[in-house]
Amino acid sequence: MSKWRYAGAMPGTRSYHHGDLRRELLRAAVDLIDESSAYGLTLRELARRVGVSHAAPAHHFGDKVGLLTAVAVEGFELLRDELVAVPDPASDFMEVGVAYVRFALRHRAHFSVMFNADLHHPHDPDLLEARRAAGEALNRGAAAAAAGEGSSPAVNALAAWSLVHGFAALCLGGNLPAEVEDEPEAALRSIAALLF
Amino acid sequence: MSKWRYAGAMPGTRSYHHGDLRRELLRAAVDLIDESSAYGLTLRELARRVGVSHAAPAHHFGDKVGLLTAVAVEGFELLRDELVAVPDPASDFMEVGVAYVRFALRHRAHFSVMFNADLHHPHDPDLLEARRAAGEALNRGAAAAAAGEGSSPAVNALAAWSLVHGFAALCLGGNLPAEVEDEPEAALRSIAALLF
DNA sequence: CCTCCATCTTTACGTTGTCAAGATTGAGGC
DNA sequence: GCCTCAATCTTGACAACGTAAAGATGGAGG
Repeated sequence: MSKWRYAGAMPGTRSYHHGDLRRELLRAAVDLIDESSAYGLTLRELARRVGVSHAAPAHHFGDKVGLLTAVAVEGFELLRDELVAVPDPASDFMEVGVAYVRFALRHRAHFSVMFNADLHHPHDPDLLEARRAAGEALNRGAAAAAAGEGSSPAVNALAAWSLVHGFAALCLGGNLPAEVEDEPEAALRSIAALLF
Repeated sequence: MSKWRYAGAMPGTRSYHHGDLRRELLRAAVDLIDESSAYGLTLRELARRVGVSHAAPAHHFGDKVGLLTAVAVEGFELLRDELVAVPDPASDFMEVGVAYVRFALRHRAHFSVMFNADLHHPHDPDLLEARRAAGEALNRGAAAAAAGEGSSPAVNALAAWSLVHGFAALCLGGNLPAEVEDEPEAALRSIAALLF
């Protein structure tokens, strides 16, 4: 039996080797971003939370930006999972848009890092691949469903993405009136109905 | 004749009192954000650029966040100016959306700070007023012009704002294909035509 | 059992934001 | 014309941060 604990296993038992530090750092980083923001995130505070030395995070992520890049990658993977879970995207693309906004509102820490280019290494291969896969899941059916049959699929998809992304960003930024922010999903369905 | 120089006046002559430091700090701050990002902005580097002591900015803006708040206020005022310059918004709302996106692309430093709630004091009265005025200019005609006459003006305006804001945000984030980012205005007109 | 190396710690350094105290000077009252 | 005042800017100091280098630890494979 190994002495070093996995996440949550053998509480109280701590050894030199943590066992699953990378995953736990990512989890704690998301918590910290939720509590303040990506700007307020601090590698030393993060290390304090997890109970390791202040230089431990740098070993796993190289950099503060590297940590945020990993958060963004995780976010794109989560987004992709939620988008592909939508039953019948081609004939009911509205639900894909709803899933997109729901993801943004439920994972605001991830979302804010994912779409802030200044917060991660822009050419990181993992990031590029995760973003590509999420974009593929989003476009799965987006091209087919849109207002005008006369417009090209690419234009339809871009319009749909812009609409749901803009709504999510404005909502997260606190720029929308209270009645919209109270029931964002209903408001989204109203405006999406104008497009689809 | 006063010895202390206004911005650009009497080059080489520097006295204790700068004369127009606040404005010059704002200008240099926007330059710095353009060169790197709001994250990369540093009060000390800003002071170095302008040629004052490292604590001078804090005297005018109180805080680093206060400086960014002032940048956001200036941005909302600029945005409002560009929106009200659109000739006939009620009958040609598409041009208001184009002006919105054009502002975002031409003033990306301002834009990124304006819509990042973590970057400024959210309850600053100047910020609230400037944002309200800009929103008023945006809604001027947005309610009237939209796809379905059966939908409410508020829904129309929200849809239009979401579309143009989402497009601008995605474009600035580098999330769109190259052909779109090369000619953003043409792409915007294509997707906006689906809504208006 | 012994060595290797990934993992984590320790130490150190330069930079930053912020505060408090001091210096400078234009402006207004006498 | 002088003198005080308050706004403006500087200086000095301090804790916290990111990052790099070097050292300690211990599981894994031979």
